[in-house]
Amino acid sequence: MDYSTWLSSSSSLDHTHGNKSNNGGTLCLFDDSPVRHVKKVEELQTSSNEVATKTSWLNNETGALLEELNRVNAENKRLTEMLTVVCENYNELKRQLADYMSKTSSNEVGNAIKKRKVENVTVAINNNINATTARNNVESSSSDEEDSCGKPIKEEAIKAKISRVAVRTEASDSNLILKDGYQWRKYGQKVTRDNPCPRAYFKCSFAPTCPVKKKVQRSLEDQSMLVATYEGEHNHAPPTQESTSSSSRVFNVGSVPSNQSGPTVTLDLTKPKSSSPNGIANETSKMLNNASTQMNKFNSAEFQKLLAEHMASSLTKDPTFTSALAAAISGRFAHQSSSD
DNA sequence: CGTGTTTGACCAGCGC
DNA sequence: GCGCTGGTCAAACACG
Repeated sequence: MDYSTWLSSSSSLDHTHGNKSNNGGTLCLFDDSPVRHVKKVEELQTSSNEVATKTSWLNNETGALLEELNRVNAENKRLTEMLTVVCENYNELKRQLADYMSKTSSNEVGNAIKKRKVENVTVAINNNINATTARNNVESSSSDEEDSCGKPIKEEAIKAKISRVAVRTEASDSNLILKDGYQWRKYGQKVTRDNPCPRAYFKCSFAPTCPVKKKVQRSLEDQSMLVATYEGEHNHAPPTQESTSSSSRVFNVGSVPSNQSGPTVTLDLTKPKSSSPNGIANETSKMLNNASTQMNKFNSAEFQKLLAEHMASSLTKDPTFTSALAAAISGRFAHQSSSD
Protein backbone atom coordinates (compact mmCIF):
# COMPACT_ATOMS: atom_id res chain seq x y z
CA MET A 1 0.00 0.00 0.00
CA ASP A 2 1.41 3.34 -0.99
CA TYR A 3 0.54 5.83 1.71
CA SER A 4 2.72 8.51 0.17
CA THR A 5 0.20 9.21 -2.60
CA TRP A 6 -2.49 9.74 0.01
CA LEU A 7 -0.13 11.95 1.93
CA SER A 8 0.63 14.14 -1.04
CA SER A 9 -3.05 14.28 -1.79
CA SER A 10 -3.85 15.37 1.76
CA SER A 11 -1.07 17.93 1.82
CA SER A 12 -2.28 19.45 -1.41
CA LEU A 13 -5.15 21.13 0.42
CA ASP A 14 -5.20 24.84 0.34
CA HIS A 15 -4.96 25.54 4.10
CA THR A 16 -4.22 29.22 3.95
CA HIS A 17 -7.38 30.24 2.18
CA GLY A 18 -9.72 27.54 3.32
CA ASN A 19 -11.13 27.67 -0.12
CA LYS A 20 -11.74 25.41 -3.06
CA SER A 21 -8.67 23.70 -4.37
CA ASN A 22 -8.64 23.16 -8.11
CA ASN A 23 -6.02 20.47 -8.26
CA GLY A 24 -7.27 18.27 -5.40
CA GLY A 25 -10.99 18.80 -5.83
CA THR A 26 -11.80 18.37 -2.08
CA LEU A 27 -14.59 20.87 -2.48
CA CYS A 28 -17.30 19.49 -0.25
CA LEU A 29 -15.14 19.69 2.90
CA PHE A 30 -14.85 23.43 2.69
CA ASP A 31 -18.33 24.58 1.80
CA ASP A 32 -19.02 25.43 5.43
CA SER A 33 -18.45 28.17 7.95
CA PRO A 34 -14.90 29.55 8.31
CA VAL A 35 -14.54 28.27 11.91
CA ARG A 36 -15.39 24.76 10.91
CA HIS A 37 -13.06 25.08 7.98
CA VAL A 38 -10.18 25.90 10.28
CA LYS A 39 -11.03 22.98 12.59
CA LYS A 40 -11.19 20.52 9.75
CA VAL A 41 -7.98 21.80 8.31
CA GLU A 42 -6.31 21.37 11.70
CA GLU A 43 -7.68 17.85 12.04
CA LEU A 44 -6.52 16.91 8.61
CA GLN A 45 -3.11 18.41 9.27
CA THR A 46 -2.86 16.35 12.46
CA SER A 47 -3.88 13.22 10.58
CA SER A 48 -1.41 14.05 7.89
CA ASN A 49 1.37 14.41 10.45
CA GLU A 50 0.43 11.15 12.07
CA VAL A 51 0.45 9.35 8.74
CA ALA A 52 3.81 10.89 7.95
CA THR A 53 5.15 9.70 11.32
CA LYS A 54 3.74 6.26 10.73
CA THR A 55 5.20 6.10 7.27
CA SER A 56 8.57 6.97 8.68
CA TRP A 57 8.17 4.24 11.29
CA LEU A 58 7.08 1.82 8.58
CA ASN A 59 10.15 2.61 6.52
CA ASN A 60 12.34 1.96 9.55
CA GLU A 61 10.52 -1.30 10.28
CA THR A 62 10.78 -2.43 6.66
CA GLY A 63 14.47 -1.59 6.69
CA ALA A 64 14.97 -3.63 9.84
CA LEU A 65 13.10 -6.58 8.38
CA LEU A 66 15.08 -6.41 5.16
CA GLU A 67 18.25 -6.31 7.19
CA GLU A 68 17.09 -9.36 9.13
CA LEU A 69 16.24 -11.11 5.87
CA ASN A 70 19.69 -10.42 4.50
CA ARG A 71 21.25 -11.66 7.71
CA VAL A 72 19.24 -14.89 7.57
CA ASN A 73 20.14 -15.38 3.92
CA ALA A 74 23.82 -14.96 4.76
CA GLU A 75 23.48 -17.45 7.60
CA ASN A 76 21.68 -19.84 5.28
CA LYS A 77 24.54 -19.60 2.82
CA ARG A 78 27.10 -20.14 5.56
CA LEU A 79 25.23 -23.21 6.87
CA THR A 80 25.01 -24.63 3.37
CA GLU A 81 28.77 -24.32 3.04
CA MET A 82 29.23 -25.97 6.43
CA LEU A 83 26.90 -28.75 5.37
CA THR A 84 28.95 -29.38 2.26
CA VAL A 85 32.16 -29.53 4.27
CA VAL A 86 30.63 -31.86 6.86
CA CYS A 87 29.29 -34.16 4.13
CA GLU A 88 32.72 -34.32 2.56
CA ASN A 89 34.31 -35.09 5.91
CA TYR A 90 31.74 -37.75 6.58
CA ASN A 91 32.32 -39.42 3.22
CA GLU A 92 36.04 -39.43 3.95
CA LEU A 93 35.42 -40.97 7.38
CA LYS A 94 33.16 -43.58 5.87
CA ARG A 95 35.81 -44.47 3.31
CA GLN A 96 38.42 -44.81 6.07
CA LEU A 97 36.04 -46.99 8.06
CA ALA A 98 35.47 -49.23 5.06
CA ASP A 99 39.22 -49.51 4.56
CA TYR A 100 39.70 -50.30 8.23
CA MET A 101 36.95 -52.92 8.20
CA SER A 102 38.33 -54.65 5.13
CA LYS A 103 41.84 -54.67 6.62
CA THR A 104 40.55 -55.97 9.93
CA SER A 105 38.54 -58.69 8.29
CA SER A 106 41.46 -59.86 6.17
CA ASN A 107 44.14 -59.59 8.86
CA GLU A 108 42.38 -60.80 11.96
CA VAL A 109 39.54 -63.03 10.90
CA GLY A 110 40.45 -63.55 7.31
CA ASN A 111 37.89 -64.79 4.91
CA ALA A 112 35.95 -66.42 7.69
CA ILE A 113 34.08 -63.22 8.51
CA LYS A 114 30.38 -63.86 8.55
CA LYS A 115 28.20 -62.45 5.85
CA ARG A 116 25.57 -61.49 8.38
CA LYS A 117 28.07 -59.41 10.33
CA VAL A 118 29.15 -57.60 7.18
CA GLU A 119 25.54 -56.87 6.47
CA ASN A 120 25.17 -55.45 9.96
CA VAL A 121 28.04 -53.07 9.27
CA THR A 122 26.38 -52.08 6.02
CA VAL A 123 23.14 -51.42 7.82
CA ALA A 124 24.96 -49.31 10.38
CA ILE A 125 26.56 -47.27 7.62
CA ASN A 126 23.26 -46.89 5.86
CA ASN A 127 21.69 -45.76 9.13
CA ASN A 128 24.23 -43.00 9.48
CA ILE A 129 23.98 -41.96 5.86
CA ASN A 130 20.24 -41.77 6.00
CA ALA A 131 20.22 -39.96 9.30
CA THR A 132 22.66 -37.44 7.90
CA THR A 133 21.22 -36.91 4.49
CA ALA A 134 17.59 -37.91 4.50
CA ARG A 135 16.38 -34.39 5.11
CA ASN A 136 18.88 -32.82 2.78
CA ASN A 137 18.05 -34.92 -0.25
CA VAL A 138 21.63 -36.05 -0.57
CA GLU A 139 21.78 -39.44 -2.17
CA SER A 140 23.22 -42.30 -0.20
CA SER A 141 26.61 -43.30 -1.50
CA SER A 142 26.31 -46.83 -0.22
CA SER A 143 25.22 -48.32 -3.49
CA ASP A 144 28.77 -49.36 -4.30
CA GLU A 145 29.40 -50.99 -0.93
CA GLU A 146 31.20 -54.29 -1.16
CA ASP A 147 32.01 -56.91 1.36
CA SER A 148 35.49 -58.05 2.31
CA CYS A 149 35.62 -60.43 -0.62
CA GLY A 150 34.76 -57.67 -3.09
CA LYS A 151 31.39 -59.18 -3.86
CA PRO A 152 28.33 -56.98 -4.01
CA ILE A 153 26.32 -57.18 -0.84
CA LYS A 154 22.83 -58.59 -0.97
CA GLU A 155 20.73 -56.37 -3.19
CA GLU A 156 17.97 -55.71 -0.71
CA ALA A 157 20.45 -54.43 1.81
CA ILE A 158 21.77 -51.99 -0.75
CA LYS A 159 18.57 -50.85 -2.32
CA ALA A 160 16.50 -50.54 0.81
CA LYS A 161 16.89 -47.20 2.51
CA ILE A 162 17.25 -48.24 6.11
CA SER A 163 16.85 -45.78 8.91
CA ARG A 164 16.37 -46.23 12.60
CA VAL A 165 14.40 -44.05 14.98
CA ALA A 166 14.11 -44.28 18.75
CA VAL A 167 11.03 -42.89 20.47
CA ARG A 168 10.58 -42.60 24.21
CA THR A 169 7.24 -43.92 25.42
CA GLU A 170 5.66 -45.14 28.61
CA ALA A 171 7.44 -48.31 29.70
CA SER A 172 4.10 -49.67 30.84
CA ASP A 173 2.62 -49.07 27.41
CA SER A 174 2.61 -52.58 26.03
CA ASN A 175 1.61 -51.93 22.44
CA LEU A 176 4.22 -51.41 19.77
CA ILE A 177 2.28 -48.93 17.70
CA LEU A 178 3.81 -45.57 17.03
CA LYS A 179 2.39 -43.13 14.54
CA ASP A 180 4.76 -41.32 12.23
CA GLY A 181 2.29 -39.77 9.84
CA TYR A 182 1.88 -42.86 7.71
CA GLN A 183 -0.58 -45.69 8.04
CA TRP A 184 0.76 -49.16 8.76
CA ARG A 185 -0.63 -52.66 8.76
CA LYS A 186 0.81 -55.10 11.22
CA TYR A 187 1.59 -58.44 9.66
CA GLY A 188 3.58 -60.21 12.30
CA GLN A 189 5.09 -60.25 15.72
CA LYS A 190 8.03 -62.26 16.93
CA VAL A 191 10.15 -62.64 20.03
CA THR A 192 13.76 -62.42 18.99
CA ARG A 193 16.69 -64.15 20.58
CA ASP A 194 18.55 -61.08 21.82
CA ASN A 195 15.56 -59.21 23.21
CA PRO A 196 12.72 -60.62 25.32
CA CYS A 197 10.46 -57.85 24.12
CA PRO A 198 8.51 -58.88 21.02
CA ARG A 199 9.27 -57.27 17.69
CA ALA A 200 6.34 -56.11 15.60
CA TYR A 201 6.42 -56.10 11.81
CA PHE A 202 4.51 -53.50 9.83
CA LYS A 203 3.92 -52.84 6.18
CA CYS A 204 2.78 -49.55 4.74
CA SER A 205 -0.98 -49.71 4.30
CA PHE A 206 -0.44 -48.66 0.66
CA ALA A 207 1.40 -51.96 0.03
CA PRO A 208 2.09 -53.48 -2.43
CA THR A 209 2.21 -50.11 -4.18
CA CYS A 210 4.44 -48.79 -1.43
CA PRO A 211 7.19 -51.24 -0.41
CA VAL A 212 8.09 -49.63 2.91
CA LYS A 213 8.27 -51.82 6.00
CA LYS A 214 9.08 -51.07 9.57
CA LYS A 215 10.01 -53.11 12.61
CA VAL A 216 9.24 -51.84 16.08
CA GLN A 217 10.82 -53.25 19.22
CA ARG A 218 11.54 -51.99 22.70
CA SER A 219 15.14 -51.20 23.39
CA LEU A 220 16.94 -53.82 25.43
CA GLU A 221 18.81 -51.20 27.45
CA ASP A 222 15.92 -48.84 28.00
CA GLN A 223 12.50 -50.40 27.77
CA SER A 224 10.85 -47.00 27.63
CA MET A 225 12.44 -46.55 24.22
CA LEU A 226 10.70 -47.88 21.15
CA VAL A 227 13.14 -48.50 18.33
CA ALA A 228 11.61 -48.41 14.86
CA THR A 229 13.59 -49.60 11.87
CA TYR A 230 12.33 -48.37 8.51
CA GLU A 231 13.16 -50.12 5.27
CA GLY A 232 12.59 -48.41 1.96
CA GLU A 233 11.10 -45.09 1.02
CA HIS A 234 7.47 -44.11 0.70
CA ASN A 235 6.45 -43.41 -2.88
CA HIS A 236 3.44 -41.40 -1.80
CA ALA A 237 2.60 -38.48 0.44
CA PRO A 238 1.69 -39.21 4.05
CA PRO A 239 -2.01 -39.30 4.84
CA THR A 240 -3.51 -36.13 6.25
CA GLN A 241 -3.08 -35.42 9.95
CA GLU A 242 -6.83 -35.77 10.44
CA SER A 243 -6.68 -39.40 9.46
CA THR A 244 -3.83 -40.16 11.83
CA SER A 245 -4.55 -37.84 14.71
CA SER A 246 -6.36 -40.48 16.71
CA SER A 247 -3.09 -41.73 18.10
CA SER A 248 -1.43 -40.19 21.08
CA ARG A 249 2.01 -40.55 19.57
CA VAL A 250 2.68 -38.64 16.39
CA PHE A 251 6.20 -37.65 15.46
CA ASN A 252 8.27 -36.68 12.50
CA VAL A 253 11.53 -38.40 11.86
CA GLY A 254 14.43 -36.11 12.56
CA SER A 255 12.25 -33.15 13.35
CA VAL A 256 11.98 -30.91 16.32
CA PRO A 257 9.09 -31.92 18.56
CA SER A 258 6.28 -29.45 18.17
CA ASN A 259 5.17 -29.78 21.75
CA GLN A 260 7.45 -29.66 24.74
CA SER A 261 5.25 -32.00 26.69
CA GLY A 262 5.16 -34.45 23.83
CA PRO A 263 7.31 -37.53 23.35
CA THR A 264 11.05 -37.27 23.12
CA VAL A 265 11.95 -38.02 19.53
CA THR A 266 15.50 -38.94 18.70
CA LEU A 267 17.34 -40.73 16.02
CA ASP A 268 18.94 -43.84 17.36
CA LEU A 269 22.31 -42.41 18.22
CA THR A 270 23.00 -44.63 21.17
CA LYS A 271 24.48 -47.70 19.58
CA PRO A 272 27.83 -46.51 18.18
CA LYS A 273 30.19 -44.87 20.64
CA SER A 274 31.21 -41.29 20.09
CA SER A 275 34.87 -42.23 19.91
CA SER A 276 34.27 -44.30 16.83
CA PRO A 277 33.86 -42.94 13.32
CA ASN A 278 30.24 -43.98 13.49
CA GLY A 279 29.81 -42.04 16.69
CA ILE A 280 31.33 -38.94 15.17
CA ALA A 281 29.15 -39.36 12.13
CA ASN A 282 26.11 -39.66 14.34
CA GLU A 283 26.99 -36.51 16.25
CA THR A 284 27.46 -34.82 12.89
CA SER A 285 24.13 -36.05 11.63
CA LYS A 286 22.48 -34.76 14.79
CA MET A 287 23.97 -31.31 14.23
CA LEU A 288 23.01 -31.41 10.59
CA ASN A 289 19.45 -32.27 11.40
CA ASN A 290 19.20 -29.28 13.70
CA ALA A 291 20.87 -26.99 11.20
CA SER A 292 18.72 -28.29 8.40
CA THR A 293 15.59 -27.73 10.46
CA GLN A 294 16.61 -24.15 11.19
CA MET A 295 17.45 -23.51 7.53
CA ASN A 296 14.17 -24.95 6.39
CA LYS A 297 12.34 -22.78 8.88
CA PHE A 298 13.88 -19.60 7.52
CA ASN A 299 13.41 -20.58 3.90
CA SER A 300 9.92 -21.88 4.14
CA ALA A 301 6.78 -20.20 2.95
CA GLU A 302 5.61 -20.48 6.53
CA PHE A 303 8.37 -18.15 7.68
CA GLN A 304 7.52 -15.67 4.93
CA LYS A 305 3.89 -15.87 5.88
CA LEU A 306 4.77 -15.22 9.52
CA LEU A 307 6.84 -12.25 8.45
CA ALA A 308 3.91 -10.79 6.50
CA GLU A 309 1.57 -11.45 9.41
CA HIS A 310 3.98 -9.79 11.80
CA MET A 311 4.09 -6.69 9.61
CA ALA A 312 0.33 -6.58 9.25
CA SER A 313 -0.10 -7.15 12.97
CA SER A 314 2.33 -4.35 13.82
CA LEU A 315 0.28 -1.98 11.71
CA THR A 316 -3.20 -2.95 12.81
CA LYS A 317 -2.36 -3.06 16.52
CA ASP A 318 -1.27 0.56 16.54
CA PRO A 319 -4.35 2.71 17.39
CA THR A 320 -2.77 5.95 16.19
CA PHE A 321 -2.01 4.38 12.86
CA THR A 322 -5.52 3.00 12.42
CA SER A 323 -7.10 6.35 13.28
CA ALA A 324 -4.73 8.13 10.95
CA LEU A 325 -5.48 5.60 8.26
CA ALA A 326 -9.23 6.06 8.79
CA ALA A 327 -8.84 9.81 8.50
CA ALA A 328 -6.78 9.45 5.35
CA ILE A 329 -9.31 7.06 3.82
CA SER A 330 -12.23 9.36 4.60
CA GLY A 331 -10.28 12.20 3.05
CA ARG A 332 -9.64 10.07 0.01
CA PHE A 333 -13.35 9.23 -0.31
CA ALA A 334 -14.19 12.90 -0.04
CA HIS A 335 -11.60 13.59 -2.70
CA GLN A 336 -13.16 11.06 -5.06
CA SER A 337 -16.77 12.10 -4.44
CA SER A 338 -15.94 15.73 -5.10
CA SER A 339 -14.24 14.93 -8.38
CA ASP A 340 -17.32 13.05 -9.64
C1' DC B 1 -19.60 -57.14 6.84
C1' DG B 2 -15.28 -54.88 6.12
C1' DT B 3 -10.99 -53.86 8.13
C1' DG B 4 -7.24 -54.47 11.10
C1' DT B 5 -4.80 -57.43 14.59
C1' DT B 6 -3.18 -61.72 16.53
C1' DT B 7 -0.65 -65.80 16.38
C1' DG B 8 0.86 -70.34 15.01
C1' DA B 9 2.81 -72.28 10.86
C1' DC B 10 5.90 -71.96 7.31
C1' DC B 11 10.11 -70.59 4.73
C1' DA B 12 14.87 -69.26 3.81
C1' DG B 13 19.49 -68.30 5.30
C1' DC B 14 23.12 -69.56 8.10
C1' DG B 15 26.23 -72.21 11.31
C1' DC B 16 27.66 -76.49 12.92
C1' DG C 1 21.29 -82.64 7.14
C1' DC C 2 19.67 -80.56 11.18
C1' DG C 3 18.64 -76.94 14.26
C1' DC C 4 18.34 -72.08 15.13
C1' DT C 5 16.76 -67.65 13.94
C1' DG C 6 14.48 -63.80 11.61
C1' DG C 7 10.97 -62.74 8.53
C1' DT C 8 6.47 -63.63 6.30
C1' DC C 9 1.98 -65.78 5.50
C1' DA C 10 -2.70 -66.54 6.36
C1' DA C 11 -6.56 -68.29 9.08
C1' DA C 12 -8.90 -66.97 13.10
C1' DC C 13 -10.45 -63.44 15.70
C1' DA C 14 -11.95 -58.72 17.40
C1' DC C 15 -14.10 -54.56 16.64
C1' DG C 16 -16.92 -50.80 14.89
